[in-house]
Amino acid sequence: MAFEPKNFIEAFVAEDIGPGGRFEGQTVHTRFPPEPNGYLHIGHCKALCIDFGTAERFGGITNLRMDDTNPAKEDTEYVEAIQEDIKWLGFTWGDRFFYGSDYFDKTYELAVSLIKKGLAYVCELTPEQFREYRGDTNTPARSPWRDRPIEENLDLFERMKNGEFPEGKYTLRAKIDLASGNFNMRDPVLYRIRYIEHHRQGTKWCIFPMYDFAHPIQDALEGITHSLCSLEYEDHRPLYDWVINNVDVPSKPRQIEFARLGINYTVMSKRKLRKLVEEHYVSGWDDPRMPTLCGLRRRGYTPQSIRDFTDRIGVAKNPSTVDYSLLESCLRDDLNLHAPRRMAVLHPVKCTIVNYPEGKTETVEIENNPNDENAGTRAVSFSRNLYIEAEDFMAVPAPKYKRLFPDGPECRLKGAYLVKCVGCNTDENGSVTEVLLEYDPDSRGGDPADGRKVKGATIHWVDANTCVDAEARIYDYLFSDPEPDAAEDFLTCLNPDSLEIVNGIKVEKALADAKPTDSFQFLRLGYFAADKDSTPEHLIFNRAVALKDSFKK
RNA sequence: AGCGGGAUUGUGUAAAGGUAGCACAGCGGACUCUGACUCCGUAUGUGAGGGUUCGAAUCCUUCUCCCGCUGCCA
Repeated sequence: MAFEPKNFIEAFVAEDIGPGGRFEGQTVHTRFPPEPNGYLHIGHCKALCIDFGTAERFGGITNLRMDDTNPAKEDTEYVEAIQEDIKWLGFTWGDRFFYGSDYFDKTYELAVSLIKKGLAYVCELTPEQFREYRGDTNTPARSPWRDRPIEENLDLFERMKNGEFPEGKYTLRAKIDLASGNFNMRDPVLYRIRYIEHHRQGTKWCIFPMYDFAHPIQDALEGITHSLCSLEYEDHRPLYDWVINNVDVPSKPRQIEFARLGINYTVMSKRKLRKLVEEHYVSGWDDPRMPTLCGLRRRGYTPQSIRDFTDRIGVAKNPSTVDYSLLESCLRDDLNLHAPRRMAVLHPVKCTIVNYPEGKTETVEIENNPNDENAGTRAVSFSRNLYIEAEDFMAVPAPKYKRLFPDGPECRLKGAYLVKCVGCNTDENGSVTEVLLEYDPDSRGGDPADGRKVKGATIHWVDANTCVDAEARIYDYLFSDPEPDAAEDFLTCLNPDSLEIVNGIKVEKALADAKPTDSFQFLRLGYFAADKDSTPEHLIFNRAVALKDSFKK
């Protein structure tokens, strides 16, 4: 059977390894090259899934490589976080874990070879002059040092490496084309001087290769066949190819670009996310409102849901902004299949079953997940005094309302009994303080003895005698503006209602066993994840996704 | 401005000259021990003009609009 490419990248790759292709018969080899200067977010996930996913589809392999050529921004803290997040998503790199900085010796050697070929030179323009000399669209750049003799270049470059010059004094530049319409080709800088301690190399180096020089070399050295990256590198492809073609490396990888991910109501810029963290607009990189993987994890997103998401958004070159609702839908799909069900009431209202014996307590068995017969059941205590969700009762019913109201339809208390509302008590302000129910003793387990049809809805409840008080943290979008990234100042788009803390919620006792990051589904309330801060006495929940429809008027 | 990309319904994404499909979102309904899920139904699309062709989202042409780059960042 023929291979069916899922997207244009797979089509290219298939062609490349096919008969007469650039990599005919070779194993597909990709790489995921995060810069360890921040936490991975959902946008990286797209690249991650494309890099690992494409290789997987062709039975190939993927390297994980820390792209750490700029010591100014990188830190070891991030290296571990990145690995942990990738593992969490379920991708493996075996022993193929690398640092770009591990190739500094080789990269230096190749730079020297370029000088020897007359294809690179040491330039002593100051950064200001450099900008000035760059020219514009009609004017070619000027570069007074490009004809420096090779011997002098070799000497200067070595002395740059030896730390004889201050930062910014010299750069190594490629000799390509000062008149190119593509400014990346106007003798781009290959090496710059930086006296900053590198997180892995320490002070061994004071010159560091630029991305444009280092990346193609790293790819080639690792035998990468397909170097997949986002659209903003399209302009750099000629330079990528130039490096590959002019330096002695064992292979010639192909760079293919795709559109990066945008999601509405979401900021994806690492710089901006860092600002949110550092200026305490959020509690940290793992704040549940953050689009980081660790944030999404705390918010209850499952690895499967995120991978499903990256699968469903597809791959193309059209700059796109995906609806957040698609991500939510992916989560719902996964949780609906796998998440255990529990009962909780966010806005409890007392509820008394008037014909149920006082002081009596019984236990009902309720299935943990109707979609999963292996999920088992749990025992939930039941008595005369319950709490139900305030919105499950209306003194005066709205049209089509099929929950509890005086003289309303028979409703089912989930897993317990059929009940009818016989009235309510109110306080002096007229708000409901207690809902009065009458139950049918012959309907234990929720099934009426005579098999009659239940007209009303199924109501969730907790036993007032055994339930646990908890606090709920309910997270909404961090931004109220669908496109905060487009705003002049994205902070003005922060949603003041993004975090709601609800005290005094009542949850069934079984929830006290919740482990951090466990995800649950709650009847009619939505999906929650147990937060990492949760304790049995003081549960905290994140609502990941509200159920799609609550009752509409 | 130059260089490089892009334009298919509200949002993404398919359709390599032959019925414009899928998913999410929307709307209407059925079902349900979650007003969820599921199921059924429904509206909305090829940026504009010209050309080639029996036939064009697809090929040619003119135009329009959008995005990225123009760091000693990646």
